[in-house]
Amino acid sequence: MTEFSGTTDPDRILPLLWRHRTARRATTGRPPRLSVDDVVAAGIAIADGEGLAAASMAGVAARLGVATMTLYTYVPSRNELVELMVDDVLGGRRLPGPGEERPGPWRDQIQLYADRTIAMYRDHPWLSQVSRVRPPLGPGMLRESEYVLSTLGAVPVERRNTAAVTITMFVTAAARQEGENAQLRRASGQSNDAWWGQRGRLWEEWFDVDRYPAMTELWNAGGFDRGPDQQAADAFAHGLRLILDGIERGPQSSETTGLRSSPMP
Amino acid sequence: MTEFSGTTDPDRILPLLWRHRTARRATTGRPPRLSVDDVVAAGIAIADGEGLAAASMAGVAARLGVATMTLYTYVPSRNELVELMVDDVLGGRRLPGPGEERPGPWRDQIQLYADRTIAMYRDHPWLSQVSRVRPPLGPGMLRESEYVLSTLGAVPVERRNTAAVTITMFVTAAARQEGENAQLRRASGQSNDAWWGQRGRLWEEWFDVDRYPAMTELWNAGGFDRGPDQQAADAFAHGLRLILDGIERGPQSSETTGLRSSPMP
DNA sequence: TCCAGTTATCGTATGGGCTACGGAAACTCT
DNA sequence: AGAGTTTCCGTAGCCCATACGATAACTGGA
Repeated sequence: MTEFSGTTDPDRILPLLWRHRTARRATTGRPPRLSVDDVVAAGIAIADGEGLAAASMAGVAARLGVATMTLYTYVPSRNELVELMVDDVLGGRRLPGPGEERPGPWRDQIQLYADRTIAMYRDHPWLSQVSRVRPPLGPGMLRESEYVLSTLGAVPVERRNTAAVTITMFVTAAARQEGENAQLRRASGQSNDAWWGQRGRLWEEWFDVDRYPAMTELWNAGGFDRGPDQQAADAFAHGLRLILDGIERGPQSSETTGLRSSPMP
Repeated sequence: MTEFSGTTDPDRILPLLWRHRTARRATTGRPPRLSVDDVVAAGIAIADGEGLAAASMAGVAARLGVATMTLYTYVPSRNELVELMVDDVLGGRRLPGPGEERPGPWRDQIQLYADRTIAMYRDHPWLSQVSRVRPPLGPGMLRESEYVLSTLGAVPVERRNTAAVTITMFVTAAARQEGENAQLRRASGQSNDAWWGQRGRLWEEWFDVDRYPAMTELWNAGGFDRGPDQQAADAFAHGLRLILDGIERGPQSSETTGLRSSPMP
């Protein structure tokens, strides 16, 4: 299930996200053994390998060879640690910034964003366990916003943000699913298809054909022959194309027909 | 963050989901004080009011006036309890089954699905904390699949499942966001807009205009004047319309142009 | 040299979570 | 009444985050 970073104090987390030295760099006092980056990197490494739950304060401290409570010198709480991990990984996509080389066509630029985002969730499946509303407002997160918006320069400015949010929402949803899949695959040692296969009894024992005619029809037509992973991949490619088509096309003259429903062809 | 129901034994959870009496109803032995439905209902009530974390085994037991360990007579573990809660709530949308009355136009039928799903996540925000890949294969879940598929009878059967999964993916993503919002609003006692407002210092202190030209341009054009909640609502309405338009239109003759990227109008 | 000031380190304790285990309680049937 | 069966639940073990306070390690100045 998903962890919710509880309330985090902006005055504490923002300087951390941007790695702002706490005013004057301390020249006095006992010198630190670690840095915030060390802690964040250790957290990511553990979460990547053993899951987010294993990246407990005790777990991270053990990997760094310090006592648990030592971490609280670097990070106010585990919530903040996770936020820092997330922003770090978001930035790890290295989406091209202004002036950096990128594909020419805007659709290819979006595809780059989608590909890297899905790869990110596949490499760091624990991301799916962290909510992304009220996200960490760090450099990694802002880089994403900037990149997606920068691909949409041809969209009229009054529609641009809606387009960006729509794309982000859809891509993120697909990527999170991919991450959840990777997560479950690893945690259960069982592929998605194996999981469904194990539940084959369902159809024989509890599935009532009369109660589910549409599913039955599709089943008989072979509509479920492609496994759930391929179905999800198909749906993502299809949906993204429809959204990009619609954005490219712009508002139709028959815009109001969206309210009246017409019979399908 | 999101909880992941770990591995659950299908031979245990499937009969529970479908409320299958364990073979002959026991006529001997000490009579039970509760039923599975009691436990599930108590879990949902607590999660609705105080969040999923509060629906711990101890919490649920306390509400029912029994000892913690008593619950394990009814439910194999907390994972299974959460799965049962989810399927129950999924079914609570009461999406029309075969033969039951429903709106005529297929787009209105989809809209009904979307509206009820978003309402469900708003009423039960903890749903957002439970992964929905490898979902509980109970009556609530199957009712959703059946309904969505049944609205798409006019789509050729070989494209029907892709369309259904695309719609479900998009609607679910939006609904989950809504749920996460409700969750955070309640947990932090702070609206989304207040949260962003509290982080206004970000823009003054760390936001570098040269590094984020596209965001800056949009900001100056008033593109962020609508708050994040409205932006999300706009994006959902817009995205769903584009997807339904695309499904209704079917594959275009110029289908391959989707591969070549054209400059935007 | 030594001490005050400052910062980092970390041991202990509290309070929460899930659940394995095994014994006690409550019922039916013989 | 006793055997069999099922439910109930107290205890204990092991995990988690983190508040608190003591101690260690360093700098700069007397």
